[in-house]
Amino acid sequence: MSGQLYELKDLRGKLSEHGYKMTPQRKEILKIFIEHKGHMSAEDVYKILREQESEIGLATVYRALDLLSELGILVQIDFGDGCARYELNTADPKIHHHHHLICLKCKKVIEFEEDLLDDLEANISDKSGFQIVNHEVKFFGYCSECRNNE
Amino acid sequence: MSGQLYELKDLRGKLSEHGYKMTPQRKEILKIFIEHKGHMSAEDVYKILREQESEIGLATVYRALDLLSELGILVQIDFGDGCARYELNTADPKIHHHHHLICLKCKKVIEFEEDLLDDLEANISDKSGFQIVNHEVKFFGYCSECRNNE
DNA sequence: TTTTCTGCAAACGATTTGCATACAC
DNA sequence: GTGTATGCAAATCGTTTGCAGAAAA
Repeated sequence: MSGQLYELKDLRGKLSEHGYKMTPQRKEILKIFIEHKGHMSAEDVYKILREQESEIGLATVYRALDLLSELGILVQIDFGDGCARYELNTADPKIHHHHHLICLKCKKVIEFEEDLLDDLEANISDKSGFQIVNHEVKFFGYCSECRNNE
Repeated sequence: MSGQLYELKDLRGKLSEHGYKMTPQRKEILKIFIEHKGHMSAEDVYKILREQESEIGLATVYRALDLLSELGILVQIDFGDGCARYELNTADPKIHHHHHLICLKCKKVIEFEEDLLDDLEANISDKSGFQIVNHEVKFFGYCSECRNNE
C-alpha cells in the first residue's frame, strides 16, 4: 500500500482523535499535497484550488495547513522567501532526512537525501544534553544549470 | 587586535568602496552588534537604540541591516519566529561553522560549533554539481534545562 | 553642489482574527 | 441540537517605499 492512499484514508481518524471534524475542504487540501508532492505555500495551494473551481477561501487554507502540520501530516519549511511552505511528512526516515539545496540565482530548490547527521545529532546530545527532535539543513549556492550559463 | 575593533574602524572604507557614505546611524547600529554579540532582529536593535536615547528611525535600522549584510559585515539568519535576525559575520571559519540549537519549549537559541559539514558539502558538489557557498543548520529539540524541569 | 541618507508616514504582502452563517457529528 | 468550521472582510505584523528635508562627499 502506498503512503499516499494511507494518508487520505486516515485523515478522518487523525482528525477525530484530536476533536476535529472531517470536512471536504480539509480533504481537498490534503489531496493537493498528495497529488503535487512539492513544497507549497498557502498561496500556491489556493491557486491550485481556484484552478479546480473550488470555492475554498484563503483563510481556510491557512487554517488547514496549520492543522495538518499540528497533526503531523504536513511539515512546515521555510526557504527564506517570505512565505511559509509545507510538504507531506512521510514517516519514512529516508524522507525525513532529506535536505534542500537552494540556488541563489534561479531560486530553484533541489532536494537531496543524506543521513550523515545522525552521528552529528548523537554527538550533540552527548555533549550538550540537548535532545533533538528535528532538524533543518539548507545549503545555499549555485546549481549546475546556472553555473553552465555563466 | 580583536575582530571587534577591526570592524568599526574598517566601516568607512567598506562603505566608500561600494559608493556608500559613512553616517553616525550606520556606525551606531554596527556598534550595537559589536557590543551585544547576539542574533538580533531589527526591532531588537531599535529597542536598544531607544534605550540609548538615540533618535534613529526604524526604517533606517532596516536599511542599515540590509546594507551591512550586503557588505558581508552582518549575516542574516532566520529562526522561523517571523522576523529576520542578524549577527556579526566574522571571517573566522570556526565561527562560520557555528549552527543553532533551538529549544521548542523556552525558544532559547544555543550556538554550537561543528565542521563536520565540510565533508558533506564536498560530497554534494561531487554528486550534483551544486556549488555551495553557504549553509544553515538548525536543530529543534529540548534544552537540558527544560528537560530537567519536566 | 551633488548625491546619498534620514525620518516619517503610507503602502505592502503574508498571515490572523472576529463574526455571522453553514455544516459535521 | 451542539459545537466546530467556513468565508468574508477587517486587523495585524514585519518590512518596504515615496518623498521632502538633512547631511556627507
